[in-house]
Amino acid sequence: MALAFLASRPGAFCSVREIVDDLSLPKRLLAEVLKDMSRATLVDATRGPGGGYRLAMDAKTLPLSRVVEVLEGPVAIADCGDGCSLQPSCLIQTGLTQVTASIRKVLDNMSVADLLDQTDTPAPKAILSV
Amino acid sequence: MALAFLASRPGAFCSVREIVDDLSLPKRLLAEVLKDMSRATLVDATRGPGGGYRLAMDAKTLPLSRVVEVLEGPVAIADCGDGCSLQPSCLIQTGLTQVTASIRKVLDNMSVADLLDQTDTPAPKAILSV
DNA sequence: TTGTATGGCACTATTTTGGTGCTATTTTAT
DNA sequence: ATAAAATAGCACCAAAATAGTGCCATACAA
Repeated sequence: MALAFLASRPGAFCSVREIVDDLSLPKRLLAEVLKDMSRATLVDATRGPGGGYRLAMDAKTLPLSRVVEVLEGPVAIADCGDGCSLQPSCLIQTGLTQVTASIRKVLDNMSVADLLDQTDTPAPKAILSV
Repeated sequence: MALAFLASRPGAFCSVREIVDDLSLPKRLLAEVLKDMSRATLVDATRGPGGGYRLAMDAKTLPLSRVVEVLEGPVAIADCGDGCSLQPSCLIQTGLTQVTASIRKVLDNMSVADLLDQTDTPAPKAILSV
Protein backbone atom coordinates (compact mmCIF):
# COMPACT_ATOMS: atom_id res chain seq x y z
CA MET A 1 0.00 0.00 0.00
CA ALA A 2 2.80 2.38 0.86
CA LEU A 3 4.63 1.73 -2.39
CA ALA A 4 1.42 2.36 -4.30
CA PHE A 5 1.06 5.61 -2.39
CA LEU A 6 4.58 6.65 -3.34
CA ALA A 7 3.93 5.62 -6.91
CA SER A 8 0.96 7.96 -6.99
CA ARG A 9 3.25 10.88 -6.11
CA PRO A 10 6.21 10.30 -8.42
CA GLY A 11 9.41 12.05 -7.43
CA ALA A 12 8.05 13.65 -4.28
CA PHE A 13 9.43 12.76 -0.88
CA CYS A 14 6.61 11.66 1.40
CA SER A 15 7.05 11.39 5.14
CA VAL A 16 5.89 8.39 7.12
CA ARG A 17 3.40 10.65 8.90
CA GLU A 18 1.93 11.74 5.59
CA ILE A 19 1.50 8.21 4.31
CA VAL A 20 0.14 6.90 7.57
CA ASP A 21 -2.41 9.69 7.86
CA ASP A 22 -3.67 8.94 4.41
CA LEU A 23 -3.69 5.17 4.64
CA SER A 24 -4.50 4.77 8.36
CA LEU A 25 -1.71 2.34 9.11
CA PRO A 26 0.27 1.95 12.36
CA LYS A 27 2.98 4.60 12.07
CA ARG A 28 5.81 2.75 13.73
CA LEU A 29 5.19 -0.36 11.69
CA LEU A 30 5.21 1.41 8.37
CA ALA A 31 8.37 3.21 9.41
CA GLU A 32 10.01 -0.15 10.00
CA VAL A 33 8.90 -1.51 6.67
CA LEU A 34 10.11 1.55 4.79
CA LYS A 35 13.46 1.29 6.51
CA ASP A 36 13.79 -2.24 5.16
CA MET A 37 12.89 -1.04 1.70
CA SER A 38 15.34 1.79 1.98
CA ARG A 39 18.14 -0.61 2.91
CA ALA A 40 17.16 -2.70 -0.10
CA THR A 41 17.26 0.47 -2.22
CA LEU A 42 13.68 0.14 -3.38
CA VAL A 43 13.11 3.65 -2.06
CA ASP A 44 15.26 6.74 -1.53
CA ALA A 45 15.20 8.42 1.88
CA THR A 46 16.05 11.91 3.05
CA ARG A 47 15.97 13.05 6.65
CA GLY A 48 15.04 16.25 8.32
CA PRO A 49 12.07 18.51 7.77
CA GLY A 50 10.55 18.04 4.35
CA GLY A 51 12.20 14.66 4.15
CA GLY A 52 10.69 11.26 3.69
CA TYR A 53 10.67 8.51 1.12
CA ARG A 54 10.15 8.23 -2.61
CA LEU A 55 10.43 5.36 -5.06
CA ALA A 56 14.01 4.83 -6.13
CA MET A 57 12.85 3.97 -9.64
CA ASP A 58 9.90 4.20 -11.97
CA ALA A 59 7.01 2.22 -10.53
CA LYS A 60 6.70 0.43 -13.86
CA THR A 61 10.18 -1.02 -13.50
CA LEU A 62 9.66 -2.31 -9.97
CA PRO A 63 8.29 -5.85 -10.19
CA LEU A 64 6.28 -7.27 -7.34
CA SER A 65 8.68 -10.18 -7.11
CA ARG A 66 11.34 -7.74 -5.95
CA VAL A 67 9.04 -6.31 -3.31
CA VAL A 68 8.11 -9.73 -2.03
CA GLU A 69 11.76 -10.73 -1.86
CA VAL A 70 12.63 -7.71 0.21
CA LEU A 71 9.73 -8.11 2.60
CA GLU A 72 9.45 -11.88 2.90
CA GLY A 73 12.55 -13.38 1.37
CA PRO A 74 12.81 -15.56 -1.73
CA VAL A 75 9.54 -16.30 -3.51
CA ALA A 76 8.61 -19.83 -2.51
CA ILE A 77 5.62 -21.86 -1.44
CA ALA A 78 7.67 -24.23 0.72
CA ASP A 79 11.20 -24.53 2.01
CA CYS A 80 12.25 -27.35 -0.27
CA GLY A 81 15.82 -28.24 -0.94
CA ASP A 82 19.01 -28.39 1.11
CA GLY A 83 18.00 -29.02 4.72
CA CYS A 84 14.56 -30.58 4.34
CA SER A 85 14.36 -33.88 6.15
CA LEU A 86 11.57 -35.09 3.86
CA GLN A 87 13.61 -34.58 0.72
CA PRO A 88 14.72 -38.21 0.21
CA SER A 89 11.16 -39.52 0.09
CA CYS A 90 9.55 -36.42 -1.43
CA LEU A 91 7.75 -37.09 -4.70
CA ILE A 92 6.77 -33.54 -5.47
CA GLN A 93 9.88 -31.45 -5.05
CA THR A 94 10.36 -30.72 -8.72
CA GLY A 95 6.63 -30.23 -9.09
CA LEU A 96 6.60 -27.63 -6.35
CA THR A 97 9.56 -25.97 -7.98
CA GLN A 98 7.51 -25.62 -11.14
CA VAL A 99 4.58 -24.12 -9.28
CA THR A 100 6.91 -21.70 -7.58
CA ALA A 101 8.45 -20.74 -10.91
CA SER A 102 5.03 -20.04 -12.38
CA ILE A 103 4.01 -17.89 -9.45
CA ARG A 104 7.31 -16.11 -9.57
CA LYS A 105 6.67 -15.30 -13.21
CA VAL A 106 3.35 -13.75 -12.30
CA LEU A 107 5.09 -11.52 -9.79
CA ASP A 108 7.94 -10.78 -12.17
CA ASN A 109 5.53 -9.56 -14.79
CA MET A 110 3.47 -7.30 -12.59
CA SER A 111 4.86 -4.00 -11.34
CA VAL A 112 3.94 -1.65 -8.54
CA ALA A 113 2.42 0.57 -11.20
CA ASP A 114 0.18 -2.29 -12.27
CA LEU A 115 -0.80 -2.81 -8.68
CA LEU A 116 -2.16 0.70 -8.37
CA ASP A 117 -5.87 0.99 -8.86
CA GLN A 118 -6.76 1.32 -12.53
CA THR A 119 -7.62 4.98 -12.53
CA ASP A 120 -4.93 5.88 -15.02
CA THR A 121 -3.20 2.61 -15.70
CA PRO A 122 -3.80 1.69 -19.37
CA ALA A 123 -3.64 -2.09 -19.46
CA PRO A 124 -2.06 -4.64 -17.16
CA LYS A 125 0.67 -6.54 -18.89
CA ALA A 126 0.55 -9.66 -16.76
CA ILE A 127 -1.92 -11.86 -18.55
CA LEU A 128 -1.83 -15.56 -18.01
CA SER A 129 -2.55 -17.55 -21.10
CA VAL A 130 -3.03 -21.25 -20.94
CA MET B 1 2.88 -35.33 -0.78
CA ALA B 2 0.13 -37.73 0.27
CA LEU B 3 -1.98 -36.93 -2.76
CA ALA B 4 1.00 -37.51 -5.00
CA PHE B 5 1.53 -40.81 -3.26
CA LEU B 6 -2.07 -41.81 -3.88
CA ALA B 7 -1.77 -40.64 -7.47
CA SER B 8 1.15 -42.99 -7.93
CA ARG B 9 -1.06 -45.94 -6.91
CA PRO B 10 -4.24 -45.26 -8.88
CA GLY B 11 -7.36 -47.03 -7.65
CA ALA B 12 -5.69 -48.74 -4.73
CA PHE B 13 -6.72 -47.99 -1.17
CA CYS B 14 -3.67 -47.00 0.84
CA SER B 15 -3.71 -46.90 4.63
CA VAL B 16 -2.33 -44.00 6.59
CA ARG B 17 0.32 -46.30 8.02
CA GLU B 18 1.42 -47.28 4.54
CA ILE B 19 1.74 -43.68 3.36
CA VAL B 20 3.45 -42.51 6.50
CA ASP B 21 5.99 -45.31 6.43
CA ASP B 22 6.91 -44.45 2.89
CA LEU B 23 6.98 -40.69 3.25
CA SER B 24 8.16 -40.43 6.88
CA LEU B 25 5.49 -38.03 7.99
CA PRO B 26 3.86 -37.76 11.44
CA LYS B 27 1.12 -40.38 11.33
CA ARG B 28 -1.46 -38.60 13.35
CA LEU B 29 -1.06 -35.38 11.38
CA LEU B 30 -1.45 -37.01 8.01
CA ALA B 31 -4.53 -38.81 9.31
CA GLU B 32 -6.03 -35.46 10.19
CA VAL B 33 -5.27 -33.99 6.81
CA LEU B 34 -6.70 -36.96 4.96
CA LYS B 35 -9.85 -36.72 7.02
CA ASP B 36 -10.30 -33.17 5.83
CA MET B 37 -9.77 -34.23 2.25
CA SER B 38 -12.19 -37.07 2.68
CA ARG B 39 -14.86 -34.70 3.95
CA ALA B 40 -14.19 -32.51 0.94
CA THR B 41 -14.52 -35.59 -1.29
CA LEU B 42 -11.06 -35.23 -2.77
CA VAL B 43 -10.40 -38.80 -1.65
CA ASP B 44 -12.50 -41.88 -1.02
CA ALA B 45 -12.13 -43.70 2.28
CA THR B 46 -12.89 -47.24 3.39
CA ARG B 47 -12.50 -48.59 6.90
CA GLY B 48 -11.46 -51.87 8.35
CA PRO B 49 -8.47 -54.03 7.53
CA GLY B 50 -7.31 -53.49 3.96
CA GLY B 51 -8.98 -50.10 3.98
CA GLY B 52 -7.48 -46.67 3.52
CA TYR B 53 -7.69 -43.80 1.10
CA ARG B 54 -7.55 -43.36 -2.64
CA LEU B 55 -8.05 -40.43 -4.95
CA ALA B 56 -11.73 -39.82 -5.65
CA MET B 57 -10.91 -38.84 -9.23
CA ASP B 58 -8.19 -39.01 -11.83
CA ALA B 59 -5.17 -37.10 -10.61
CA LYS B 60 -5.17 -35.19 -13.89
CA THR B 61 -8.59 -33.74 -13.13
CA LEU B 62 -7.72 -32.58 -9.63
CA PRO B 63 -6.36 -29.04 -9.85
CA LEU B 64 -4.04 -27.73 -7.18
CA SER B 65 -6.40 -24.81 -6.59
CA ARG B 66 -8.94 -27.29 -5.27
CA VAL B 67 -6.41 -28.83 -2.93
CA VAL B 68 -5.34 -25.45 -1.62
CA GLU B 69 -8.94 -24.44 -1.05
CA VAL B 70 -9.62 -27.55 0.98
CA LEU B 71 -6.49 -27.24 3.08
CA GLU B 72 -6.15 -23.48 3.49
CA GLY B 73 -9.39 -21.90 2.35
CA PRO B 74 -9.97 -19.64 -0.65
CA VAL B 75 -6.89 -18.86 -2.73
CA ALA B 76 -5.85 -15.36 -1.71
CA ILE B 77 -2.75 -13.37 -0.87
CA ALA B 78 -4.60 -11.10 1.57
CA ASP B 79 -7.97 -10.88 3.24
CA CYS B 80 -9.26 -8.00 1.17
CA GLY B 81 -12.90 -7.13 0.91
CA ASP B 82 -15.84 -7.10 3.31
CA GLY B 83 -14.49 -6.57 6.79
CA CYS B 84 -11.09 -4.98 6.11
CA SER B 85 -10.71 -1.74 8.02
CA LEU B 86 -8.20 -0.43 5.50
CA GLN B 87 -10.53 -0.85 2.56
CA PRO B 88 -11.70 2.77 2.29
CA SER B 89 -8.17 4.13 1.85
CA CYS B 90 -6.73 1.11 0.06
CA LEU B 91 -5.26 1.91 -3.34
CA ILE B 92 -4.36 -1.61 -4.33
CA GLN B 93 -7.40 -3.73 -3.68
CA THR B 94 -8.25 -4.31 -7.32
CA GLY B 95 -4.57 -4.76 -8.08
CA LEU B 96 -4.25 -7.45 -5.45
CA THR B 97 -7.35 -9.07 -6.83
CA GLN B 98 -5.63 -9.30 -10.19
CA VAL B 99 -2.52 -10.84 -8.69
CA THR B 100 -4.66 -13.34 -6.86
CA ALA B 101 -6.54 -14.17 -10.04
CA SER B 102 -3.27 -14.82 -11.87
CA ILE B 103 -1.97 -17.05 -9.13
CA ARG B 104 -5.28 -18.84 -8.98
CA LYS B 105 -4.99 -19.52 -12.70
CA VAL B 106 -1.61 -21.10 -12.17
CA LEU B 107 -3.10 -23.40 -9.58
CA ASP B 108 -6.17 -24.06 -11.70
CA ASN B 109 -4.04 -25.19 -14.59
CA MET B 110 -1.79 -27.53 -12.66
CA SER B 111 -3.05 -30.86 -11.40
CA VAL B 112 -1.90 -33.32 -8.81
CA ALA B 113 -0.66 -35.45 -11.69
CA ASP B 114 1.49 -32.56 -12.87
CA LEU B 115 2.82 -32.17 -9.37
CA LEU B 116 4.16 -35.68 -9.33
CA ASP B 117 7.80 -35.98 -10.21
CA GLN B 118 8.28 -36.19 -13.98
CA THR B 119 9.07 -39.85 -14.19
CA ASP B 120 6.12 -40.64 -16.37
CA THR B 121 4.37 -37.31 -16.77
CA PRO B 122 4.58 -36.32 -20.45
CA ALA B 123 4.53 -32.51 -20.39
CA PRO B 124 3.25 -30.02 -17.84
CA LYS B 125 0.37 -28.05 -19.22
CA ALA B 126 0.73 -24.99 -17.01
CA ILE B 127 3.03 -22.73 -18.96
CA LEU B 128 3.00 -19.03 -18.31
CA SER B 129 3.38 -16.95 -21.42
CA VAL B 130 3.79 -13.22 -21.23
C1' DT C 1 20.52 24.89 17.78
C1' DT C 2 16.12 23.17 17.73
C1' DG C 3 12.53 20.58 15.71
C1' DT C 4 11.54 17.17 12.24
C1' DA C 5 12.59 13.14 10.17
C1' DT C 6 14.96 8.63 9.21
C1' DG C 7 18.36 4.55 11.05
C1' DG C 8 19.09 0.63 14.00
C1' DC C 9 18.14 -2.82 17.15
C1' DA C 10 15.95 -5.35 20.55
C1' DC C 11 11.86 -6.65 22.38
C1' DT C 12 6.69 -7.99 23.14
C1' DA C 13 2.33 -9.75 21.67
C1' DT C 14 -0.76 -11.97 18.62
C1' DT C 15 -1.88 -15.13 15.17
C1' DT C 16 -1.08 -19.15 12.46
C1' DT C 17 0.30 -23.53 11.94
C1' DG C 18 2.27 -27.97 13.13
C1' DG C 19 1.27 -31.62 16.02
C1' DT C 20 -1.02 -34.59 19.90
C1' DG C 21 -4.73 -37.01 23.19
C1' DC C 22 -8.59 -39.40 23.55
C1' DT C 23 -12.70 -41.72 22.30
C1' DA C 24 -16.28 -43.37 19.15
C1' DT C 25 -17.63 -45.90 15.10
C1' DT C 26 -17.25 -48.73 11.08
C1' DT C 27 -15.54 -52.86 8.81
C1' DT C 28 -13.38 -57.30 7.84
C1' DA C 29 -11.05 -61.61 9.00
C1' DT C 30 -10.98 -65.23 12.06
C1' DA D 1 -19.48 -63.15 17.87
C1' DT D 2 -15.44 -60.74 18.40
C1' DA D 3 -11.07 -58.76 18.11
C1' DA D 4 -8.15 -56.10 15.23
C1' DA D 5 -7.62 -52.53 11.75
C1' DA D 6 -8.86 -48.45 10.24
C1' DT D 7 -11.36 -43.88 9.78
C1' DA D 8 -14.38 -39.88 12.29
C1' DG D 9 -14.63 -36.11 15.42
C1' DC D 10 -13.22 -32.78 18.49
C1' DA D 11 -10.60 -30.42 21.74
C1' DC D 12 -6.26 -29.23 23.01
C1' DC D 13 -1.03 -28.01 23.25
C1' DA D 14 3.35 -26.22 21.32
C1' DA D 15 6.20 -23.96 18.26
C1' DA D 16 6.99 -20.79 14.72
C1' DA D 17 5.87 -16.71 12.01
C1' DT D 18 4.21 -12.26 11.88
C1' DA D 19 2.30 -7.85 13.51
C1' DG D 20 3.48 -4.21 16.34
C1' DT D 21 6.25 -1.30 20.02
C1' DG D 22 10.23 1.10 22.87
C1' DC D 23 14.10 3.53 22.84
C1' DC D 24 17.78 6.02 21.33
C1' DA D 25 21.05 7.65 17.76
C1' DT D 26 21.79 10.39 13.70
C1' DA D 27 21.02 13.54 9.96
C1' DC D 28 19.19 17.65 7.95
C1' DA D 29 17.03 22.21 7.33
C1' DA D 30 15.28 26.51 8.86
